[in-house]
Amino acid sequence: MKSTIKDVARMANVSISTVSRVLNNPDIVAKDKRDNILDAIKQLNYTPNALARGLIHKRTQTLGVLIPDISNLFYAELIKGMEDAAHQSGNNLIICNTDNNQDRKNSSFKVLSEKQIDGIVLTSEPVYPDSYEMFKQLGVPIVLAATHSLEYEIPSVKVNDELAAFDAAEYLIRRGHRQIGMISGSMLDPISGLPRIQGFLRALRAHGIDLDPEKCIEHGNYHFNDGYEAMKRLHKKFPGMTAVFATSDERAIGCISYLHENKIKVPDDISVIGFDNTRIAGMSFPKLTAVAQPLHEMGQFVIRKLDRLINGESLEELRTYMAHWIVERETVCDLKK
Amino acid sequence: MKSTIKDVARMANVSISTVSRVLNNPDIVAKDKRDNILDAIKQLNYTPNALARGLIHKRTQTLGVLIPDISNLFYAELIKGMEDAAHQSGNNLIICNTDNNQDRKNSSFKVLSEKQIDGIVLTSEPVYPDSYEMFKQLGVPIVLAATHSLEYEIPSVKVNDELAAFDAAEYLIRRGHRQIGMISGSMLDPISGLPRIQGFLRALRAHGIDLDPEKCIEHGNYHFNDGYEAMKRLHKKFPGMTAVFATSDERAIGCISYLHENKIKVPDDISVIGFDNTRIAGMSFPKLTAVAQPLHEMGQFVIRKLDRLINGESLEELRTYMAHWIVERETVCDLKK
DNA sequence: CTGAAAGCGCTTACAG
DNA sequence: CTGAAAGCGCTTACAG
Repeated sequence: MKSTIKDVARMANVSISTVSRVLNNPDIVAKDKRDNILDAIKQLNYTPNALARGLIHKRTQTLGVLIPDISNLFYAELIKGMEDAAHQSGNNLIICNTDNNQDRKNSSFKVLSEKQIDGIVLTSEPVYPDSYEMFKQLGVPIVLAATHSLEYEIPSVKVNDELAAFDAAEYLIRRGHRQIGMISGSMLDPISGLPRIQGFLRALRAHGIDLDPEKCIEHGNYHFNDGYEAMKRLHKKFPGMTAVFATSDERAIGCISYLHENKIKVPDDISVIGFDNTRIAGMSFPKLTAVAQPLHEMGQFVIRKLDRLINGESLEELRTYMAHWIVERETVCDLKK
Repeated sequence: MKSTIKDVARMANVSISTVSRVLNNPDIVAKDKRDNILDAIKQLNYTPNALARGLIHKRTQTLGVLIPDISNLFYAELIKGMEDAAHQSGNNLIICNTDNNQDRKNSSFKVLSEKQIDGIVLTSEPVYPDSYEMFKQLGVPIVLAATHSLEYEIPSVKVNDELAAFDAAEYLIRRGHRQIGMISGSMLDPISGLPRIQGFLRALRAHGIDLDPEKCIEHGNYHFNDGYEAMKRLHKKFPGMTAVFATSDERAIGCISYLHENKIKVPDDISVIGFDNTRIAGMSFPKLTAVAQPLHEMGQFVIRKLDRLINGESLEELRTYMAHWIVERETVCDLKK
């Protein structure tokens, strides 16, 4: 059985108040008693019960994290950053995989609320009015990771997706490409779908490239296969293409796989640029050039922001947009005339 | 502010005992009161405080998981399985990233103990005598994932590494290869190092292949770069090699990367087989043939086993060895004479 | 400097 | 069927 503060008090011949004091404010108790108590603690292998403490302090040092899919490298790297920062600030993370399933999301919210977590981080999803209601009822600080809300005043940390896409497209253009395709998420996705498409199209316009969005953009999900299939469709409808911007690393690698299979050389025939720069970007063949998001840092920043909120400190900024950059590897080359 | 059982009792004009009853044993309270209480609960958006409950029941429905590196796909997929099973059994997971750092491991143990988790899962590491002492002091059930202990009676779930390596090697041999190299972890790693080497060598012996371990085995860490570097060394010291067994997918892909760079064709010049069959195996070029571990199922099984232990149920078996298999893709071919 | 008491939000015998 | 009381393991004024 786990020993309690009573056991320690008994062994050290003091009241539990005194034991509690050496735990929380040691200097205030007489040295001899303190030493006895410390001794008893050691002997009994006593460790304070965080439930009892939490009940009193209304603080559990536990944070909830809602994630669509932990087995996705993007989230795995993000979580790693969160874990590191949480550990530094003495917090633990309860990670709830939601599988993008509303029921599971609701039940996670409920349990996290019951467990009296001090704060919560939501990833990727847009904030709809009804989720906003849930947040308010939770009654704890919340911060958004890899998403944001323009309608509500919710702290967030992400990259500027429109700009990142703009930069990716412009990078290709600077390398001489004009017939540029895009493999993107859904237009209906207001976070990482539409903004990236807008950034892409803005870059084309800025450089006087007149391409029909219907022709140069294909949509698909985030995974390898989605990239593969999207590239198949794109290649059919846009044969003149010399470069393609795929808005996730996996998609980009799926797209390269299609090109390999069809004996189309990367980057000689078609250049490819990805998005995220997760670890797999460095493992593909050829190695993927990609727009990088600082995933680990984003994760850390999110937790620091949340911690500040929990401690009642103010935020320097509500919505943080972290810098992205381009990691040049081997899948983009200058367009040969 | 969050409402408590008192608020509900006040609003419904009953004692808190009665409120507690409708929460835990609704049939026992009179219908009219019950309805009133249910109403009050809804209106106040009341949700019971799990800390208070945990204090009484000595059960938190929270499990601790110690993981060396969540950003590693192997663990990410394993955790996904754990999360799914935990959700099914009404548990939450507190995941502690240990970075293979002893201090961080110790502090995680301490916090998990304070938070009164109901059970804990340890991944990958061998169980040393002093860690065993820590386990006992924790006083909660523990199960090992992707590792096991032959010295101690600790439940575990993993694959049979020796046999899996044997099968991998034999698979290559059946395809006509005899000059087979291995890229392995350390001999000093009793879990996924030595046993795999033993399995590999046993297969060679079984088929009358006489190869000097010093010559055909190279060691390195788990990552892409380690695989790359190990392959460089291996290729130098074992030029006749026609196939190589790399004991992680990342290593295998790093090794393929080295071969690409040196214009050595995979699989025509050298066949490669990996280990784990994480999602990246299907994304490499060529697609990686690999020994598969049922990571998701392992994760689920670990949690189910832990849950059973927590509920005082008995286990059918202490050490579970799950079946592995080989996923044939594109990196192994028959040896041409 | 230290102890007794109240209280955090619940559950569960014990009476009635 | 229901309420008052004790108790889970702590912390924190309040006295002394």
